[in-house]
Amino acid sequence: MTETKSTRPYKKVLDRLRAAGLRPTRQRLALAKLLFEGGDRHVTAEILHGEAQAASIRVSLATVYNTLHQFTAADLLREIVVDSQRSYFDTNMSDHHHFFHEKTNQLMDIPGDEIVVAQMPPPPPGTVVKRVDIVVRLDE
Amino acid sequence: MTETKSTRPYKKVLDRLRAAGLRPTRQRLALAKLLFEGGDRHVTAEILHGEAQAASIRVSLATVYNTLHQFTAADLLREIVVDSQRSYFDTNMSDHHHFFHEKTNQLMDIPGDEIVVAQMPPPPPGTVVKRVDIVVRLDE
DNA sequence: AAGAACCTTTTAACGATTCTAAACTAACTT
DNA sequence: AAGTTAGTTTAGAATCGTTAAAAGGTTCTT
Repeated sequence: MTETKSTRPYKKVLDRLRAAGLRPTRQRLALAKLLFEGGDRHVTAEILHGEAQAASIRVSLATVYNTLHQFTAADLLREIVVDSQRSYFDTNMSDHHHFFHEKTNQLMDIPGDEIVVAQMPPPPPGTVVKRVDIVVRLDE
Repeated sequence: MTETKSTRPYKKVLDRLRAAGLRPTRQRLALAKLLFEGGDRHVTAEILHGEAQAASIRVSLATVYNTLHQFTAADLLREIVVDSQRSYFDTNMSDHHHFFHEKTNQLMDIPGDEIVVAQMPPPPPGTVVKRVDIVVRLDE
């Protein structure tokens, strides 16, 4: 049962990459493991790179950036815009929103069912709503 | 009536600066004029700097940045986070939200009364909601 | 008009991100 | 298994938006 985890530690993550059409390279596997086996996470490229180093995974920062973007394009991650100076990536792909504590740079998920948008204007002609992002900015 | 505009073109803007406790310098007056006399606007530092140049106002980019931040601190402007690589400033200080067209980098206001958030979770203990930002991302 | 406080400018620096070109590697072919 | 090829990674340089420091200029108060 947990056999899958111990005897084939990369199986799950490998399947995800294959399913996304991404070649399962050493570094993609390692980063995917860090990202997807720790529950819902919010990371910046710097943070993930730091974690990789800490885990003795040799990966360049450029590859971390590439990988985050490829994963995002493959719908394995979602980019969150809360800070105009830094990009955060979220492993939680379900419908949800965010609390953002500006002093501490902490991001927290708000489950989709805890925010209800009752009314919304139609998108301008010729456009389509891609996503609605709600950021509740916290203070104190 | 429109006399105010033609005979004392800086009167309105001057009063706003004074009210905010900002010295009405040449460049602040000029930038304020560009910002506040064109209806609701969304600008980046680059854009505003470009407009100033086009209007033959000699202002350095650093001053544009300083001014945008000072105006924001003085509640004459509001910073909007829609792009993790660029800061936008909004002259519309009323309660409202935004459409953001990612291909064209176009920002459009959504009046506050056109979006209704019916339900929202309480902020985590020890924090207070500073603002709720809703960005409707458009495509196509 | 003088002094003090404040503002603007230039230039250098910064952090985050992307680019480049070369080295590498996974996957396919034989 | 070796060779080929296309895709990937790398280090380092380059770029972008933004901020900082230092020097000089402006505005306000008197």
